[in-house]
Amino acid sequence: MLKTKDSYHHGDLSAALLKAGEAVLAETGVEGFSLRAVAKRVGVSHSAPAHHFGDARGLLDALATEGFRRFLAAMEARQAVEPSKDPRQQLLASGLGYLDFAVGSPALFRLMFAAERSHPKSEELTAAARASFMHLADGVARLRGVSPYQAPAAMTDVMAIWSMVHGFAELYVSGRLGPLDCQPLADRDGFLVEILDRAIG
Amino acid sequence: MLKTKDSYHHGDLSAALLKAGEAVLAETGVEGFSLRAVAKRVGVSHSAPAHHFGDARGLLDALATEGFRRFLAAMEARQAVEPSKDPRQQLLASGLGYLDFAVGSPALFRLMFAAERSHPKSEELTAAARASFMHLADGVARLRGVSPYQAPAAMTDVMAIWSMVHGFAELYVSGRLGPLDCQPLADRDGFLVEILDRAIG
DNA sequence: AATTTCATCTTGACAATGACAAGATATCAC
DNA sequence: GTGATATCTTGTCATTGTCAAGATGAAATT
Repeated sequence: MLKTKDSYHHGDLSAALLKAGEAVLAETGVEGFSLRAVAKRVGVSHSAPAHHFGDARGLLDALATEGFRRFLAAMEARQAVEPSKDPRQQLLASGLGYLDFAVGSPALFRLMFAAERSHPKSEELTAAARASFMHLADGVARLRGVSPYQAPAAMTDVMAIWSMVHGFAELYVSGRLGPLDCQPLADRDGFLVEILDRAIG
Repeated sequence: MLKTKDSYHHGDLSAALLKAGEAVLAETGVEGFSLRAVAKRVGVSHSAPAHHFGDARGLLDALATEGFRRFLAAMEARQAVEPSKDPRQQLLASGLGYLDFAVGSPALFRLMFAAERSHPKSEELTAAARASFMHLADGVARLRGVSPYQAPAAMTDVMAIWSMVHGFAELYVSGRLGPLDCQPLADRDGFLVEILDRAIG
């Protein structure tokens, strides 16, 4: 197995397409994304991707799905290196991981949150996205001592925190905060902690 | 002038294309947006739009530009009907206008903030976007009594508020808050005021 | 071991799209 | 009234997504 070249059967085309797809996405953005460009990059015929991902939406959904998994991993990674195990510090750390991912994979980040929750969405995508959000809800649950699903006040916390970190990530990634060349942003992480503190209340 | 039909020269094609373009955008989203579909809707040839907006990016930029103007108008409209002239209430009102626009024109809202601030951006687009942000900065200036451009603490306020309202609008519009079917969201405006209050600090 | 079966990948085709060039038509300047 | 210009159309080409049919190689069956 795992023939990577010169073989009629690629051996691991699915993974290769995902990797190439992410590269194309990062380089051209979702608007310049092309199935044929991905296929060409892997060195495979133009319609090979269809057998693995169906149509273009299928490959993008798969990318978004993997994105959500790495998204969750990024939050957990930040929490792992956070020395304090205090729920509040851990929650802030996961926010920093949120931002890490957005900054590290801006195009993928946009794709994930633009992936229309429309009709025939992938089941895996839904699950992966849900898992990411659950992680945030869990963090608030540990902080407040109640499940957000049973305490509206805690759910308000969840949404406030989520809105804050997501909004900042979106604006930061889209470069709209740049022209302000503002002083508080010199320390990006410190600034996020500052405003997340407000959101937590 | 203003011949709307049966004339070789449309008379007001530019405006008609913008109107149709917004309709197509709202119906199909930016990924399904097509210059030819816009032209067909107006009843002109497939390459008529090029003479007014250059390429597809030009029409989308024009739509985003007009979007930012209406965006600003939506914020001002909410402030106008806000009985209190207290700076804090006015700032909250502009946040509600922000959300009004996002909910009323979700596809346009996404387009505006996805419009890559990349290389050859339209001058008008930059100006319109900038005017929207300035309005927010002005609101904070009135509240704090200092220009955010001179007081880092006030700039932090601007970014915190902006991140909060933008994040909430994005998540709300993309429908990701829906599955939570959470209680606090029953009163959408009230909820936004609640979390914006936290952002202001 | 030979044959069948099946997943995998390729080739070829078609319609839709963005972009461009060249031409047609109406409005405007003089 | 005549030419100049802005506006719009037609025709064309390369690219793209999608589908259908065929080619290839691996695995399963006998």
